[in-house]
Amino acid sequence: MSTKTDAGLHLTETLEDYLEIILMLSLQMPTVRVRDIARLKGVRMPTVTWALRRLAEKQLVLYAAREYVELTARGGEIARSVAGRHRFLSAFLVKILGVAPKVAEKDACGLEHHLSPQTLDRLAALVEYVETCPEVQKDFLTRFRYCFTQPKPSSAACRRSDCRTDRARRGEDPDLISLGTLPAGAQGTVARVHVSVKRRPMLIRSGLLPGTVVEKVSPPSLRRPALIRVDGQDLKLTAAEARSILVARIPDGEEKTGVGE
Amino acid sequence: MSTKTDAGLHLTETLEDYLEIILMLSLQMPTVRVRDIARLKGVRMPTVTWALRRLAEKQLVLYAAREYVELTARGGEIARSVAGRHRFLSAFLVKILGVAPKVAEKDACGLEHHLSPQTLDRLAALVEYVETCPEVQKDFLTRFRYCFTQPKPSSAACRRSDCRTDRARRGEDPDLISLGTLPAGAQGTVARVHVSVKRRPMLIRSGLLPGTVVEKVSPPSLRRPALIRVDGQDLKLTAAEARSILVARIPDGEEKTGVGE
DNA sequence: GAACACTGTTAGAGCAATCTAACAGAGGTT
DNA sequence: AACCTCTGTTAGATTGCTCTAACAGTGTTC
Repeated sequence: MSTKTDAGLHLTETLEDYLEIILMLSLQMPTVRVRDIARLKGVRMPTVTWALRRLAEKQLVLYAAREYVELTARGGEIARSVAGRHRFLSAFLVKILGVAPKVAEKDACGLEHHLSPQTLDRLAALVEYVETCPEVQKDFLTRFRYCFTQPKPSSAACRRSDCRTDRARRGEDPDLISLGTLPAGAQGTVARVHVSVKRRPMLIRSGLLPGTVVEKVSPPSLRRPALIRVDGQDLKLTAAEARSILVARIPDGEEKTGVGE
Repeated sequence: MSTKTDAGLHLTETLEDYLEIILMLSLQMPTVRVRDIARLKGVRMPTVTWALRRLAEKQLVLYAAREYVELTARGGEIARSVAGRHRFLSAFLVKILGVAPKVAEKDACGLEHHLSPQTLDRLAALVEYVETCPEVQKDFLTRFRYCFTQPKPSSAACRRSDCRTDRARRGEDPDLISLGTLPAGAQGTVARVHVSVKRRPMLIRSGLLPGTVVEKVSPPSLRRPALIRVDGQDLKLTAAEARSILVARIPDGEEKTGVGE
């Protein structure tokens, strides 16, 4: 069904948004009015008029000036698919990742237009997996929250725990070492940023994401911070921070630039 | 550092892309040329000239007509942050979700501009968690791949397995029932779309994502498909499909529309 | 040193999406 | 009936990003 008319249909993000909004309104009220669309989208009415004419041209809505708006079959299909992605993403962010609902809502708006069907499928699979498979489900999320919501990383519980992060911090993991003990000149890929919940976002934003290739430039000395090279630029870390960041060491002679070809 | 100049700096996605590209090129070659930027971005040279002037105005690149391009400190900071998000996202999609590298690369381009710092932090935390915590790590990803890469959902292994999905299909889970046995008129939220890998994306795209509220309209009969209402529209499912979709039943009297307020 | 090839800029156009200002119906008040 | 308010449209301007066409340097080659 609906194979022929799809041909030259390149829908912009904006127009997809309008479709989604029209669907949501049509489920909430008997008739969809320009006023409401404008309010929900945060634009002025003439902008909505403009959008409706574009959508009508593409046969996605039934629209005649001063009449009520209705989605066509094809328009409804697209709208439902966008709305579904939105709802799913928002739920994923809140329920799995633990993002604040308001932030999640906003992010979902931005992300929903950029997920390929394959990625969406795999992400849905992940959610199904953690929610229905017993061997992970029993405390997957609980543990996740526990590990990443503690204000202080090195609580007593961690100190004697069997968690790989904690073993690594005690020097017991052969593959993972802290940035503090990585020798100058050596490289590693970030595995765990084990600092306080407050500091995390700052470091994350400077590029210390899992998988990032970093190079130890110089160790922290008496009152000088450690220098770490990330993406060709030096970053300063306190001794405590360096100790709390775990990396998988890359053997010398396999240096990477951190940028794909 | 860099607090004052940020004030009125609203960088568009496009300009962020240019910064990222300039960074990547500057790590690969001694001097960055307009030609290369244009090729990598897939646009014509005059477009690059235009972008460079915008970026120079905002003090993010050093650029004089016909000279080589260089990132300023601030420009480099932004570029590294975007590139970091990109690399991380792409790795997440490929290594955790198992998305095809080419698709992941493309999706990462679209997603990288829409992640709030909080979401990025939480997503990074998830990756750190599944990669460094032993109780999940030992076969979290292996099992995930196993459950969601089997061409046929009801393999022999599944039939006697302890997986919640399989127990539910055998009617042994009190909270999860299949769409096949959900009575007409009742509602549920999708928990698991347990069909072949090939069919999944199709159903996912029609809105059968985990968490979606569905209503059973009519059961499948002799040669008529089951009717399921999703987002206010009816969807047809074969009897086999209906049996393979598991939902958490919503008690009557708590009906939901599937759309947020 | 004249011709050619390559890189990059200027000029001018076009599309998507937004805005403001002004106008046009439709309904209810007085 | 005249007026007011609310909703929606038309007209015209603006911004961001892209294009093509034409022009301008900078070498290389014969």
